[in-house]
Amino acid sequence: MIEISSDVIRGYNDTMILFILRQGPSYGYEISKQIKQMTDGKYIIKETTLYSAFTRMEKNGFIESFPGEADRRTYYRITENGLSYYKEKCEEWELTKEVVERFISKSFTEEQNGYNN
Amino acid sequence: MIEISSDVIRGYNDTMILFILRQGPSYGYEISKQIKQMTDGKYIIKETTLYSAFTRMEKNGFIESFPGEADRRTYYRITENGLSYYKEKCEEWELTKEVVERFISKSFTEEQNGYNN
DNA sequence: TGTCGTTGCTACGGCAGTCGTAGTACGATT
DNA sequence: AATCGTACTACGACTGCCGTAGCAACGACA
Repeated sequence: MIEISSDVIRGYNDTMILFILRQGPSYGYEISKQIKQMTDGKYIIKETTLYSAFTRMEKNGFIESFPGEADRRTYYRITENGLSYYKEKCEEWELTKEVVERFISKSFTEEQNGYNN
Repeated sequence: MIEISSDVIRGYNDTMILFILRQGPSYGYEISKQIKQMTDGKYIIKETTLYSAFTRMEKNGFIESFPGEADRRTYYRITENGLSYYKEKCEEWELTKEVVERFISKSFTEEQNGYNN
């Protein structure tokens, strides 16, 4: 079973979180469930990774926290800076993808039948 | 100017090096030039990153070193284990790409004109 | 002959993000 | 009363990237 290496995802956890927060404020547990659901369980973000991302991004001004009104949760909303950052990461992703793909042999990927080498 | 984040590339430097070594033995400086050339200068691997990758991959049994016959260089060749590892990384990449893309808004990428939001 | 630029490499240490482990606390369920 | 799910926080280890520095051989150029 192939798993996603955390080295690759490193630096894109923030992007995933921001993607979800673009749809409206949310909190840790729900975001983690959404990531799991959106990836069909292929990627499950670790709790500590998630919460340390919150701290980092709040410090960087990408998100803002506020307490839930009817519950104990800490909610987060995306800021203008966070939106800009998200946008940059999207552009960066396209570039990165293009670059990495030049070093990937398509014959090894699942879509192929393996007859070409 | 958008640059490739080293966080994303982290863990794929090895893959890039192995891709080049699949074509035959090579050494540090030449590999770095090939990476630069293959990416049209979009990605330039740092010297220390490259040489520490050699050390790590040799320790892991993915590559083997041998001295050049007519020069002072240290050459590397890919091993069977290295080939397997490279293959795994290719498969992993496809999965990762698919996962990350679900969190990327296409409207922000360069191919688009920006009219859709 | 001296110096400069390129090649080819090693050593050291800092940094940042991920993640394992652990612990707390509350509410609902059994 | 105990267990499970929810909702966090704290701490510290680990890994890979990279800045800085240094060294040595070689060719070109003046």
